[in-house]
Amino acid sequence: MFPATGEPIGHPCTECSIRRLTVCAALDEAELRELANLSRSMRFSAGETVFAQEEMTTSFYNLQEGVMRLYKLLADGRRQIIGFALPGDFLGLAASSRHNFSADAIRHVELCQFARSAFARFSANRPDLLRRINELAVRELSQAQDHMVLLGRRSAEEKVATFLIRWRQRLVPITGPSATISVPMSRQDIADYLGLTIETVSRTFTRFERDGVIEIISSGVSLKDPARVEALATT
Amino acid sequence: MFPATGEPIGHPCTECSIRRLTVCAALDEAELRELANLSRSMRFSAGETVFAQEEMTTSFYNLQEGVMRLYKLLADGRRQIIGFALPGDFLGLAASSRHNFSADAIRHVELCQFARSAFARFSANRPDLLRRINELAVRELSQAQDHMVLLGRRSAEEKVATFLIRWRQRLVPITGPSATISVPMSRQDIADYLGLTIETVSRTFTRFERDGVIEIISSGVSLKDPARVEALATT
DNA sequence: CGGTACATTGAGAGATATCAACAGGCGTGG
DNA sequence: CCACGCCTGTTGATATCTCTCAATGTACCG
Repeated sequence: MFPATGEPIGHPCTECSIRRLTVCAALDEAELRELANLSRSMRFSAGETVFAQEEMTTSFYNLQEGVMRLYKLLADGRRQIIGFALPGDFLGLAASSRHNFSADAIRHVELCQFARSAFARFSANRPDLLRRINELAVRELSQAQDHMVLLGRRSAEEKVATFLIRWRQRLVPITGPSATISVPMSRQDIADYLGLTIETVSRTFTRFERDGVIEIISSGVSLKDPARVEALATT
Repeated sequence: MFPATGEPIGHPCTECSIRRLTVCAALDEAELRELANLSRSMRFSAGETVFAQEEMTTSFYNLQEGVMRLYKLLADGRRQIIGFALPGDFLGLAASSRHNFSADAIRHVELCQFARSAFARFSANRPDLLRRINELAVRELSQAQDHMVLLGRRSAEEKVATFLIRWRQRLVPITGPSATISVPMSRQDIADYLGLTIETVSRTFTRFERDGVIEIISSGVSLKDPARVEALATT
């Protein structure tokens, strides 16, 4: 039933460094120990798929480490990335018994896996945990709504600038504030996230660099003029 | 505290015809009676705003009757409609203490209003209700994800066809299945929902009609060739 | 050193936006 | 009851942004 890569988690949940970011923030120490018994640690390397659209939802996951892309494919191969997952994100919520989207590791990833039924039993009479899951789901929904505005009503330039600003913001709880942003996803991933083509994304990055608002560095971007980027995002 | 239009609800919740669609489906009769004491009935006429982006979230709402548009505005007036609400929908979930979006009545609307704090107290120790809210939030999220694909990766023609198919599907629980679809929202609303301009929406409707796949009727559309519309939506 | 995947750059095409005019329905008021 | 004005929707002509197609450049890895 469990993938071959499953193994008992390497450290107690009470030691988990990102616990406060996760669904587990709602649990006390005794509950954490109980939950630890239901979970396994899993690792995936860059490019591997953790679960795919239309697959049965057998598990929930807490992302511990790494970055994932969450995406939907159309029959003809067009892809829309609906979000990127970072440590602390809870994956596997679905409206039906099948996944609504696929999830790949962008770089090496570590996850806590919970069997769906066991987790459901565990959460059944824990209103605090249910409220916490709710909170995370509503936060996701809110991000999705912001992204709809971006996709439907913003120009390419605004899309890229907004992406940079929001991505930087999302990294703050993980890596702290910084003008240098790690951008682990490819140009194609960014394009599929923003509803653009890879060429338009590339051109826009280049233009921003030529205008002196960013500097493109290996695997990331440095904001030379954060205020200008914010202005481009707000317009 | 309550808006002037508030009034005790006119019928007992146990008689509510759309209860099974709402958050209340998780409650038994005693709970329904208790909840009824926390709620007020509100009415709004076409064009009125029930709550606006950035306003404090003081209430939750169950939509009883009518259709609403949920939207976000950019500073320069561009608008993205993030969804339409139908009877049974639960409104007011927010990631912060302020609304993420605005909500207008498209036509005459009736709502059950609950004060946020009273509802929170009521739900606090009711895992069934919390799970039900979760279920509705996850369903919303799933719809939002589908809509992101539409906004980011579909052509104008696909967008309009997909809109018709999905809107018809959403009306099924309310009005039953039919090839004639009530379209209470304006062309501008549809455009702002699909990330298009009103002219493009109008032209696409006209083209569909000229091609014999739909017929435009007053306040709605009749699908003359539903299979063709589905094909246009799927492509 | 060569291959492969990813990214950049350029030229041209095309889908949708923009700008503008017109039509139809509906309520209001003369 | 009819005329007018307003609002919404439709249609046309043109502009423009982004896509498409193609070539080139670059970094990493065997």
